[in-house]
Amino acid sequence: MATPAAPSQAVPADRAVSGRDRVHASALRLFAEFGVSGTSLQMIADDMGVTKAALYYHYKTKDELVLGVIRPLLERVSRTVEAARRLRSRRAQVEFVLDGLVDVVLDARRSYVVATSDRSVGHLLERDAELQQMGERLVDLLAGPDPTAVDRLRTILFLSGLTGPLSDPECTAMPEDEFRATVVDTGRRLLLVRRT
Amino acid sequence: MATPAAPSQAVPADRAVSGRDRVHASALRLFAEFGVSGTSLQMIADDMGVTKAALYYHYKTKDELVLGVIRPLLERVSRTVEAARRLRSRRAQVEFVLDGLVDVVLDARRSYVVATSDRSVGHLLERDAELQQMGERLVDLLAGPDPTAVDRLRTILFLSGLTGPLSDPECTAMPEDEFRATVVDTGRRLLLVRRT
DNA sequence: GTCTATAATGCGATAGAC
DNA sequence: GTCTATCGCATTATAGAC
Repeated sequence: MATPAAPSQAVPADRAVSGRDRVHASALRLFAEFGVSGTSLQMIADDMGVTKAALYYHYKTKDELVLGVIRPLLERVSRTVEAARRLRSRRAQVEFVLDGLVDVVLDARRSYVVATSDRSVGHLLERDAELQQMGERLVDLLAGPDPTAVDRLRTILFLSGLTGPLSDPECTAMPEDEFRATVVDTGRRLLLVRRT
Repeated sequence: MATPAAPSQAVPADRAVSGRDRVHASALRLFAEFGVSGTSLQMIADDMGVTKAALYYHYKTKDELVLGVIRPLLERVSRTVEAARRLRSRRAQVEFVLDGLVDVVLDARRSYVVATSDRSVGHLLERDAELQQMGERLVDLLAGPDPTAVDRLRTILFLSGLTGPLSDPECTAMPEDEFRATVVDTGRRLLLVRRT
């Protein structure tokens, strides 16, 4: 979207990783451990083995760097929600989003934790209507049509609750299949509740 | 525990609030909004209408201030868990802790969010074995005896998930009774699952 | 219990060479 | 794409007066 003439937005996997990708990797690791405000550009530069000034070639400000790290996750979730919208039954929609969400979460656990629970990211998103909407649409789809406050509470509890297991050593040590199955099952239990 | 000759550790409610309590109130509000690392002593001082130096009369370092703000919550949760331990059935224990937890969470929402989701607090607790144990015991009791990784995942998802609704405007606008009932019901749904 | 003043360090950000 | 060097400012923390 901003990278000029790049063949793909995602990590090339084949060609050598771009400088930006290396910045993302270091920044994300540190953001997840120390929080965005607790991570200085110096720490990121040291982690990459370059100087602070080199970061400014890739991003004009720290805020843009943070958004650059978080945006791919939000866009991926957004695409999953859009695809789910085209399914007929609510049940199928929820299952589709749950599966997609676990995918995202499993190979981008750090971004998920940072994006959903860091206060600095929260404030940045408040100033970007488009990115904020992506999160809202996820909640709206999972909460169902004409959601009550109770539906919304269960949905938000589930989504924010994902960050706990992602940071817990015993949970991250689980076999991936078991982790996936448990999360999806828990999601069903919370989201597919018969209305009273 | 540290305050000399103070009649009570909790807020007096009758006598004028102590200086420490005023520090806690300002700090907590700002920690919840900007995160611990995103909150400077200057911001806290400005919020209280005093100078930065005045804070150092109450706490020697920022780290001690943070722990001073968080400790009352952890001790309260710890007492609830201890009381629950003396009940016979698992069902009664879980119900007791759920009720107590919602109490704590409702009148100290900000501390709960800060204590459970701020990375700076996480690192501080890592260096205080006693405080860290309080959190672990809560997880242990709710996860049940000889918990599987699945039990633990559900428990942690629930506990960390509470922070979402606490920060969501629509959820906090719910009548307290409804909020309480929904959280307790969700907790039952996640924690009292028949083993397979 | 709060103030002014200040020390020492780290921060985000910029300029210009290579 | 990365470097050195630097600017201006905010940060935690201390010393000493009131």
